[in-house]
Amino acid sequence: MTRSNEEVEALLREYADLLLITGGDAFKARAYEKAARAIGGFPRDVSELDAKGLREIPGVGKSIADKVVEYLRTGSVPAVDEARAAIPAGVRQLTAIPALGPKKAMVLYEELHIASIDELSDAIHGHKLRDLKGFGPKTEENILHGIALMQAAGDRVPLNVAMGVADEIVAELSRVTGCEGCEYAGSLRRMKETVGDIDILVAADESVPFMEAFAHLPYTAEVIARGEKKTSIRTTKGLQVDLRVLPLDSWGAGLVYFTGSKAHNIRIRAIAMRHGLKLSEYGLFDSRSGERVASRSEEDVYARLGMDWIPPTLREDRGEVEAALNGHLPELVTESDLRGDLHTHTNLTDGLESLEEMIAAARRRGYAYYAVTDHAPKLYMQQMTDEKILDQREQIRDLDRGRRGMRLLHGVELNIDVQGDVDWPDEFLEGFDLCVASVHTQFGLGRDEMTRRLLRACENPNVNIIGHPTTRLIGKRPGIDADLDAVFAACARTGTALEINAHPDRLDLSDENILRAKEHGAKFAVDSDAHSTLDIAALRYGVGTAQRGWLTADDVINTWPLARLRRFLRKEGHS
DNA sequence: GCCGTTTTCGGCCCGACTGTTTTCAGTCG
Repeated sequence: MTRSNEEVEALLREYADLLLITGGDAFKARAYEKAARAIGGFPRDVSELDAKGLREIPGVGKSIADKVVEYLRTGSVPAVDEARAAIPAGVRQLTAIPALGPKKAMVLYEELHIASIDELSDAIHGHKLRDLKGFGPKTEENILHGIALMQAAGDRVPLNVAMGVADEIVAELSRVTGCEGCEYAGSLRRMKETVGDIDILVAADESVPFMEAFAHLPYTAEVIARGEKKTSIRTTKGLQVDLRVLPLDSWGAGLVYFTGSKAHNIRIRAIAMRHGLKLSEYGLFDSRSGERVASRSEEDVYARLGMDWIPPTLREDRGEVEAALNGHLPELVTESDLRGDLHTHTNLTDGLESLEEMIAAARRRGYAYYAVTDHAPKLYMQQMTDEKILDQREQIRDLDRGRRGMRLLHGVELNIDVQGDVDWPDEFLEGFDLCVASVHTQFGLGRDEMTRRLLRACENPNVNIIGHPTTRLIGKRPGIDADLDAVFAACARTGTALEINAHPDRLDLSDENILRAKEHGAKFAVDSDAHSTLDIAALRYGVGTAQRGWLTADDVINTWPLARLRRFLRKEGHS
């Protein structure tokens, strides 16, 4: 089943949005948002809790606890149903457009009866918004831009959403009698940042039981196609999932074929042809005799083509075929190479959990070191002060003292202002073990100014990592406009690492930017940017992205032993 | 609606930026 925490979170968020759209008490809406976030990041399954247990979650009081219990028991909450009845679902969708919030959405609905993105688009092109109070030409332009951005993302879903569904389906189908292998393939296996549909492969002699089980999964909303070799469903969340069952002796060939990418497959099929072979999802065959020469495992297939096995994250036809033919594939960084996390938050700022809880979770992962980097004062809403962060440092030093195993680092996530300066002067920054510095404001700055801004941050002797360097939000906000090559070169020169922020909405730097930055000789930090203990596990998406950027462990500073990391943080050997 | 070294009311994450106004509302981080 889908995780009930996520469903409850979605319900409470929806209610909060509806309250805001209808002009309800903003503080009440915020209370629901806060509770939604707390439940979404709560490390235990809320369906196991009663009202009393729920109220122990920070931000959840009597009213919300009762609603959650009601929802878990009956699947609906009267107050939410009433709000839904008052406002068409399309109106809430409008608020997902960047630059369009609840107030403007409500005006559009009340004045023009606009209740969908398509209707809004038509109204703008028909110049219907001009006469509305608070709307002008610039607003129209911003809304259209926001819509274009959303449509560019299309029906693709974030990597973590697809992974969650795929992991569950694989677990489910692996339990079916006769299963000799089950794995997800496609862009998900290649760890692309967004996924259009999910491909699942099963190895078995008899396909019927799998097709049957698949069509009756609890979150199957619709069976799109059903056959002997392939069945397609749509989940309740609208995601298409294809299942293919193949015999065990075609497993490797099937996995290669369905993992793709298309460009990669075209390249290796051409190589097969040159060897007098033919490659399909059923195997590698001799063109003349039709005899199957390899198919059982991916390694067999690649080996018969004279190539090393290529990790799925590299299969984009970006030179991996040549490298595999020459035996020059990189030894990619893996999740188990990571010795620590260098960008994390606690509830001192916008994290959900305490310092102790975050540290305990990190310790369970077996890290050698762990950095706490809460927000700095200029992200005003977090209300950080000198005193608060120095108190936190004392706590961290106390917790670190005399402990064996994981070491604690005290850091901060600074804000890079328009000039490229950060929150504190050098003498204060020197007290931190490391500083992450990120852009959180003024995303629309011109290219030259933006470049200067980032270069100045890189040249700050106390800045060690540029956090989420382009600040993009996948499907929501484009990255900033800057001369990234100049920034990457500056990072390499000054010993400033570029972050690969593993949050699935960011994955920033992206694979292509990583490839460019590596050319400049820059180093990287794969960080979770965790705001809860659950987020710490999102590191796998950062590692996937790093692999797609061809990174080895040596490229990633948080795979290094602490002593080497500390030398890097002191910028030894850099200008 | 939640919460309380100010406990049953009265605060609540604050400030900048943008585009629209002609003094400010809406949106965002």
